[in-house]
Amino acid sequence: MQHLEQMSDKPTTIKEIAKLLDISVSTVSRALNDHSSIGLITKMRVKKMAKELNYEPNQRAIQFLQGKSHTIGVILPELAESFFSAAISGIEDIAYKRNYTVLLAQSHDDADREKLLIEKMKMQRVDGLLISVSKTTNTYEHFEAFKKSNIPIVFFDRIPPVKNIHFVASNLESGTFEAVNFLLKKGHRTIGMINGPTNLVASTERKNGYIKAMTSHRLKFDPSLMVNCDLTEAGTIESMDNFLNHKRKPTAIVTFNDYVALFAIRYARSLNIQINKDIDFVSYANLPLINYMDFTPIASVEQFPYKQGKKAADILLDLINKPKSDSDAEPAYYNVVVESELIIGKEK
Amino acid sequence: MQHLEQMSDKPTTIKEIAKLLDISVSTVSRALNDHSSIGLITKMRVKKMAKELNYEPNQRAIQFLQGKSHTIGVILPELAESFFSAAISGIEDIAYKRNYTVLLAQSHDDADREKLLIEKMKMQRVDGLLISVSKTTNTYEHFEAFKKSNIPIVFFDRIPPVKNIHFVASNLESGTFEAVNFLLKKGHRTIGMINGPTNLVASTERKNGYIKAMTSHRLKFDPSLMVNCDLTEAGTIESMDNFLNHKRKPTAIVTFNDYVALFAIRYARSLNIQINKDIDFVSYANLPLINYMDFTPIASVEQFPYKQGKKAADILLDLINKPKSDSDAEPAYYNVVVESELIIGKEK
DNA sequence: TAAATTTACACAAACGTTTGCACAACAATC
DNA sequence: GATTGTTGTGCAAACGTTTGTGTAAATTTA
Repeated sequence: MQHLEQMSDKPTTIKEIAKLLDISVSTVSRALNDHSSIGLITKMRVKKMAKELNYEPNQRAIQFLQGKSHTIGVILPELAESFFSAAISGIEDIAYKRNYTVLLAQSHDDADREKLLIEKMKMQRVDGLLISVSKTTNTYEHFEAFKKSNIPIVFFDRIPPVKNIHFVASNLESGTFEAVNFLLKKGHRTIGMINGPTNLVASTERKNGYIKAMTSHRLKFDPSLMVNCDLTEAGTIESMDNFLNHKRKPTAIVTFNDYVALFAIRYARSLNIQINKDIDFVSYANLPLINYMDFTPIASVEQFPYKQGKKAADILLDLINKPKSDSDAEPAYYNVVVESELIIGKEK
Repeated sequence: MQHLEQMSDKPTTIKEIAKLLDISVSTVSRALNDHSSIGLITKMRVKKMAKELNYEPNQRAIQFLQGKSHTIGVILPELAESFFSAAISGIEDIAYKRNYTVLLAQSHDDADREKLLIEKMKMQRVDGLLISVSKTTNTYEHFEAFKKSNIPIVFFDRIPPVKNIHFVASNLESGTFEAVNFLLKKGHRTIGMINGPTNLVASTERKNGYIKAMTSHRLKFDPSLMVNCDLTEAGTIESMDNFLNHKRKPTAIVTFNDYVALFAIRYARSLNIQINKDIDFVSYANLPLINYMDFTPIASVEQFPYKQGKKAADILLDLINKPKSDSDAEPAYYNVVVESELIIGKEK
């Protein structure tokens, strides 16, 4: 049997197989899909020919036909940020496992670009959208529009202030609570916190966790031990000075993130303060390198971005594949909070 | 005019617009695409109706029809690695700018999974593929197969040992040359290098750069000043001991990467060696945090992953859009080497 | 042996869009 | 008043695949 050397041009189609075997396309299709109504001999012939011609089903055609793209859109602010790159890693892992494909884009924290991307994703007919909204996003109608088109959205980490949405987010309150609790149990009574700007939810969560831990130990919250820092090095140093000159000098300090921890520790060392001796430090994990450093916080609050990404992707795919809203008036919304957790530094 | 409340179910199609306006689909299509042969009035009517119904062209259908997906596949080993997350960021930026869409997947350095992903990408009919091959990949026929299907591939950073391919990679030789040169100019004559395993191309490049710099200063290469390290902390310490007990004790050390630098510096400090005083350190930039640390290398070789990602994407898109190989027998291959560069530590 | 059932296949429609071609209506030219 | 040209529109095919329905031939049943 000599059928033209497979021309390395256009991919083989089901039609060509049909023509070469002198059977109908439908038979070929069914044969390839092991449909019961096709004879064994025909199946074999078709499959053999398909393999010979390197046939590969055109997914685009199938997706178009079935109105399903088997693709999820993912919009993140910035892939270079380690939190998000860890998250996308988890998202892709789940998508791969569940046989979905990931369409990726970054908003660069630009609300306009984000809006455009959402539009694009809709036109691409993604089966679902996973998004961590940009910092500058302050209108939310486009999400509503997306929702109307019956494509599920799962929000992730940065959640818009809108009702009736699915989301996965971490709660820093629990981790902060644990962190402060841990310090209290170690005997500390004067615990400073270098918190972030007051307009961040993350700052509020930290504050609440702090207060909760204090009151749970029947200690009252001293507001002067919590400073709001702009997270720069200068701001950090200022905050540290504030504490060091405080009438109640903290014996432990919780810092907003690893950068702040770094600045604070460096500054403290320059003043000959013994790290984790004179003052214990606790931070929030966001940088991979921190564990390799000389003077690191004795513990840090972990947010599990990889795990969060997986969870969010799983929820989205569940939503996509759920057995069609059985006319239930009020659908249930996934509001998953991944509790943060205190990780106590490994010795050495 | 009262046409049914837009049912928030299936997206509007061109057909519905046609029916409502009682004109043909072809007219609607042309009107929306501002085809010259459609009357102004009709155009207006169509556009108005399209807007009213929130019409959005079904890209999947168009892609299918035109046999172009306007999508590039990107396969990277590990998104959580900062080199690759910086790269994907650049890739996505270019793709976005040039109106392409990014299909992302990670191989996790698993050759089998990589093969599968390539297969998937082909079935998805991506217009091009960008890939950094996994560490375990040792057969390359699947790339050939891909190539046969006329979909361009651009290899990125980790290049397979195959002829006639497009690639973008960094060359560490130039940066290493600069680094050693820099140290020589500072007066150092005994420069140690903690290199990586010999089987890595990256190790060879470093070695070559080192030798080149030495010979350019009419110094001869002392092999005992270059050790191959397994890049663990223990290995690094061993390497350091080697140097410190050497008859020619190095006054400067080049480390394979930031982790090694960290280990080496930490160990040196534990021996009360003054960093960048008794011994100058130079490393290769791969971790964002390094700049924030107390004792950092005085300089580091930068590979510009973001820039490399952009470059690779640009090349791929050029290949995709090039005016169809005008029957030229031997196509030209892009072999772009992004030279690495020495960045001298910012003061303070 | 006729009827009923099963087996194995073909036909054709459908998905949403673009595009070559045909064609009508009307205006302009000779 | 016949020809040519222009303008605006519709028809139908095409892309690759799946799938409902129709229908011969082969097999079983009565």
